[in-house]
Amino acid sequence: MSRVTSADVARESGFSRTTVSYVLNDAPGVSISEATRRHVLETADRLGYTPSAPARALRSGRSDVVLCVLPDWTVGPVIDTLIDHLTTLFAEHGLALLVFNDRDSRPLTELWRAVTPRAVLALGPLTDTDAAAMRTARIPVVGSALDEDPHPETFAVPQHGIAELQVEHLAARGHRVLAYAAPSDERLAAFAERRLAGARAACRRLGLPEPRTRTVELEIASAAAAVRAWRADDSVTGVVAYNDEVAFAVLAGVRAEGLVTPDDVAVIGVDDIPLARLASPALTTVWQAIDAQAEHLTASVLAALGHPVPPPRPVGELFHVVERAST
Amino acid sequence: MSRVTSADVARESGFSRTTVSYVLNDAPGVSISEATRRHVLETADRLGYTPSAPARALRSGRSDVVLCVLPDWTVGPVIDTLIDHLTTLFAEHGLALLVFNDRDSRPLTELWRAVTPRAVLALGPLTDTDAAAMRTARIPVVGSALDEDPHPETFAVPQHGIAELQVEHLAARGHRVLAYAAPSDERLAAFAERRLAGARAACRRLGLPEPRTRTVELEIASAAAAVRAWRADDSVTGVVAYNDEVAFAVLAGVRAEGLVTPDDVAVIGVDDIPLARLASPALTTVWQAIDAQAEHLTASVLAALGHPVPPPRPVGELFHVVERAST
DNA sequence: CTGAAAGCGCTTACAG
DNA sequence: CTGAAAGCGCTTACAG
Repeated sequence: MSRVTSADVARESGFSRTTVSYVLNDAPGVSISEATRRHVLETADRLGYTPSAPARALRSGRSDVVLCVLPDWTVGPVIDTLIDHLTTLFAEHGLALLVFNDRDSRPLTELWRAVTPRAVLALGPLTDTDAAAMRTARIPVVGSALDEDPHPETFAVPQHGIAELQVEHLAARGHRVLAYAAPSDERLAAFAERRLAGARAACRRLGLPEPRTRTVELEIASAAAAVRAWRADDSVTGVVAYNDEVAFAVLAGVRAEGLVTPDDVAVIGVDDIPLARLASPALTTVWQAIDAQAEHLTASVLAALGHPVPPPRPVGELFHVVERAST
Repeated sequence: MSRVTSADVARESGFSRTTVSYVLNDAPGVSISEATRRHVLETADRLGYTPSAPARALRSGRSDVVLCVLPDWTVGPVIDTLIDHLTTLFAEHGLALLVFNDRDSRPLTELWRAVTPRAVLALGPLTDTDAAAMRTARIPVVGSALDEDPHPETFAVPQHGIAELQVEHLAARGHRVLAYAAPSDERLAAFAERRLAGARAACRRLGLPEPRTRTVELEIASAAAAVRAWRADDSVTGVVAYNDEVAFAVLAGVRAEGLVTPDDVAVIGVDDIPLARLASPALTTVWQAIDAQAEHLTASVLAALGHPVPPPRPVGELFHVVERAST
């Protein structure tokens, strides 16, 4: 009672394995009589035939899986949404997106060897070893949205642009002395750095003093301390938060200090998570066009695979401020 | 310049493919001279040899991948944590966990056929078709934590127990008239139902009136309307929220109605998401032992694969209340 | 300790 | 339109 193979279908239907294969794969350039086709299909169905993926992969030298390697960061709702979009988009091209959470504990190498993906979409940095090994195995690797020097076809979200938007928003509201609330999670450092750089640049451009930067943990005490310091030393009135979670902490810190948002301290986040509108007060934040990001990422991978990809529609708006009560 | 095969290693090292294979796989019960072993290994390394997973899978009839099918629910931080634990645990057994976001749009069938996983861990319900097909393909499927009638070895989180804990907590605080804030997301309905049933049972047991149930969207207006109705019709003083997100909405609704938490309305959530402690006021919630859940799920899969699994350590505490200011 | 050979399931030139 | 055959890369009895 072992697995049903195409040979079984051939035997059972009375045709050759060649014919069966032609029918099953809708082989181009081969004409099969309708009766034959139907008979084969019916037999395959009746037998419960399932093609063997490994055999197929061995034969063709390729699988239909795109491996998405998730870096070690806290996976937030934004990434979830991104993956969702990616899965759908790849599916439209007959490719299945598989997600792997990269952690130090387990070697990525073994995994992608076991899966032999058609391509790898690395949303975070890869080990040099892994990258080299993939190159050797001739698996196209499309870099993260963080790459400083992306392949020409890779799409990178301009992290600095996000922070610039935040600064501009606060400046337009009349805030002159700004603070930057950085995340404490080291895994976010790479992103935070780039965003902070964007904030700095925007301040410079707008003639504002350098933003006061402090790491804010997701705890009231930490946030309160930061708020206290910002107010005492520099009379900060606007806080640019790394993301909505950090912004929530800052809001809590402001409250804890007996201050009021936005009157005493305005706060702006990034991501527009579902809870943002439920914050007290409702959180102003930067919305990101995740779908567009997904589209470009997908296009990059397809291009790397040599698919004829229609040029992705112009990027257009990648993010914009969602104004709420916190600024 | 195609791929390096074990045959290449054999040719290059001057040994037979058999010997090479023995060395490369540390074949048990075969002794190879140290010199030979070293030479083969060195050659493989020098050539950059990578075993072909499809060939291996075809040969052995099995892959080293466990496919985790994520249902259509909003993936929250809790699931992320769970997957993280699962990935690590499976890795310890030489299995790679791959996550697939199930969506209506794309057939699961094609995917697991392409991956030929050793086992499937379905965190949500599967189509009958898929389930049947997997059975035919002899891929063990371990059911979700939601199964009403799980396999004996499957571990199910008692959803109702979570709500019971919530009700007990509020009752202990003197609340008599409780409300249940259900999520609006239909994909959560299955969970919500079970939790609501638990809340009902607990109320009955404690001699409290049936909890007033309302669906609360993640918007202030919706939550405010619910709070208004609860207060007006039934003078509800305690709200059991489906999860922390819904609890955030209720908190916002209470504020919007000019009421105060916990004096006018107490609120308790589920999950203890990072933002819970940053709510205004800090949210009382139910913490879940995700690691224990992951352990049991992993053990279920390994058992289904016939691995000699040590009996999982006793479940112990699966969840407990984290007391904060909202109750 | 090592080699020659079979076979996992599939697809695809190559002949009919 | 269909069949016999080769070969993708690997592992493992089976003989030496």
